[in-house]
Amino acid sequence: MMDQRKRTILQAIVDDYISTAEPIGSRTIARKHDLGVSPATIRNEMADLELLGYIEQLHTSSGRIPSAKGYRFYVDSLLSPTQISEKEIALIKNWYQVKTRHVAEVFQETAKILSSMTNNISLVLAPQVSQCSFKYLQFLPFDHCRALLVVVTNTGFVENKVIDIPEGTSFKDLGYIAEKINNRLAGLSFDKITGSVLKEIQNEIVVDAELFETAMEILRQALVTEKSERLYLGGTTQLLSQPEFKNIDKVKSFLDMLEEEQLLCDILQKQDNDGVIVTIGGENKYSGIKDCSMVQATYRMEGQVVGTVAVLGPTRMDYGKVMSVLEFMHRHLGEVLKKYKV
Amino acid sequence: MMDQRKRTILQAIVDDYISTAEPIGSRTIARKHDLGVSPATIRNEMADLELLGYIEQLHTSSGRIPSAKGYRFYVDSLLSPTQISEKEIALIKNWYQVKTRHVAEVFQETAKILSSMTNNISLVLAPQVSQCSFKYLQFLPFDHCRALLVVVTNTGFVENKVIDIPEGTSFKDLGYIAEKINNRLAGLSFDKITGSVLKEIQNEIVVDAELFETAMEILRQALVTEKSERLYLGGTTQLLSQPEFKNIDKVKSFLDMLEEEQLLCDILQKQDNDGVIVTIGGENKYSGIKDCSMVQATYRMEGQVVGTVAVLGPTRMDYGKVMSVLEFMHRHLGEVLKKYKV
DNA sequence: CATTAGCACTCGCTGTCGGAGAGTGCTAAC
DNA sequence: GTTAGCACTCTCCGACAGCGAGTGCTAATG
Repeated sequence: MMDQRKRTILQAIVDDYISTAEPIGSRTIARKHDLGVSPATIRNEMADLELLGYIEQLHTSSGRIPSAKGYRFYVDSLLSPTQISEKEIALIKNWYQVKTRHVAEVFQETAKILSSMTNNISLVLAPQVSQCSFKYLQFLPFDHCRALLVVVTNTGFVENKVIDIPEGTSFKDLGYIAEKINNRLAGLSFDKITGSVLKEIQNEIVVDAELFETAMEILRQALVTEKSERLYLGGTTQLLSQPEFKNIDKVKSFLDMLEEEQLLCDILQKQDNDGVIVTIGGENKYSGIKDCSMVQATYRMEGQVVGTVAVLGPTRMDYGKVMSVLEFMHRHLGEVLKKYKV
Repeated sequence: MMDQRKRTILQAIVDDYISTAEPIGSRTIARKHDLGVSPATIRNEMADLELLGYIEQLHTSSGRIPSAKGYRFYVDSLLSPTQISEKEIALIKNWYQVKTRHVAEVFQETAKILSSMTNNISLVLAPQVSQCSFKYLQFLPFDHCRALLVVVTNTGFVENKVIDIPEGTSFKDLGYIAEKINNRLAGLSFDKITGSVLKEIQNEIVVDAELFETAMEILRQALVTEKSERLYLGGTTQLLSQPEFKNIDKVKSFLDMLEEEQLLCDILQKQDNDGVIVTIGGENKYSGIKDCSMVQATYRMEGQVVGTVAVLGPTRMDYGKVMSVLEFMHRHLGEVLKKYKV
């Protein structure tokens, strides 16, 4: 059914459409790819491919464009896995070295790298809070009525905030509280830090209930923050360069969608298999991106999958390039993160 | 020359054009604003206004739109200063309270508030490094071969980074180095921290030259960072809602411009008078925004001007609203920042 | 003398029409 | 099975006409 020639023609159509965004005609294929057959023959094959559902026409007498099924076949059967070049790898590594100072920036820069290399929107999902554990907190001096509270997690996230301290609390008191909290919570994963554990500590501490309340409040806030800041976006302006988004209203509604973090987190598929997966057009469960494709990959820390990186764009995207870049991140991001891991 | 009726008509044209973005004809003015004269009379007045340069036509037989000079007159002579409502003030204050944990977020949120209230792009320039002074640095434990270095400035900026520490350096050594550095640098403004001062400290320290080098390197980096992160942008997607930016290429080139931080910093005028200033169309020195207007205001800390907030949009912007919001920030931002000031 | 009604004129916008161009499907010949 | 030829379809583009909004000018008016 799908003989070699059909495969070649389908590949030609997908490749061409990816790079030009224009429907492809039989003549164009005959001219660009030297198949040794005439346009008429190609037309016959194209009619078959259309019947099989791999390509479609926008209207009678237009050229053909790949259908979702066509892209799927292309990704599964026509694309040979490639790796990004040594040069690009060196570039990326250098980029990380120069641009990142704390772990949050690693995710931000990862998003930037992904979008600039693929000319598409990128999504980076940082490890979940429930997979981090508390390391320690510490008060640093600020002035007589305020202190700087620093909370550190085992993944290297550092959260700080200036807090008011109740009048009459000495710096020594703060140290005492910090010590108590650290003793009890160190190494505990954040989803284990519940009300009852906190109560326990509270009973141990005699100095100042109000201050303790404050500290706990900050800790809670730090957790919430980390939760909401889990998603990093990159390359939203790339949309504008793509003919699919010539219509400004489309751009607008798409950008509005990108503001809804929760939605985006949901869109990223729970993936069991540990590698790069591609979701094409209607395969996406959210209808807002039904004419888009998403390529996503997990990354690991210490052998365990902790987060996801993804690239989102029109179905007409350079799957080969995108997949190879994500494959690289899949393998290397954990290594970059190790630098910040405790 | 500019009698009362002309002023009323000009005001009607500007108000109308600001809200509809359509050229205004004499009939429309007669209908909407009850001037008690016929369209023909208004036409005569409009011909005068055009001669005087306050309004212009896109082509014969189109309605009139305000010229840059017209907007200028409107801002200087027709607009009565207004303040934002109590309700809005309460909203903003609450917003700051809920959303900001460290000083960097104050600037970020200020940009968001400005753009959402004015439906335009906002720029917030944080205080210059040269106007901050070093407060202290401190090493926090991380693991056996790394430490967390925290640098605090008197404006409440907290910079942290995980650094490798040379083998064999004890945590006590780190404390010693921190103490030496803090003793020498505390209170010094950053532009005073030069090579010679650092040399001085280096001579005092005997423990480990390499470690000291590292610490200094971090300090330098922290300074550089703060410099480049001085500018906060908000509401870039607001562009898309405005008819002036229906053309997608225009949007693109504008967004590209916004990426160039240095350029944006330059565009913000050095302003001597301490208040809200308006730059309209061609009055802007950079030609890339010659059909835009910018409203900017300074803000103070302890009586001294330390930074600028601004709103950037098409010349057809709601000057009244924008000016009142910036006027508010001019008066209140310093107060919000005080919370973080040492 | 300012104001206004009337009128001819201009110009952008919209819809229609026809021709050019790209591409197809079908048929008949190779 | 492959291909040349051909009729057909559909989009795109420029030309053209009619409509509507708006103007400037003129002459009449209170």
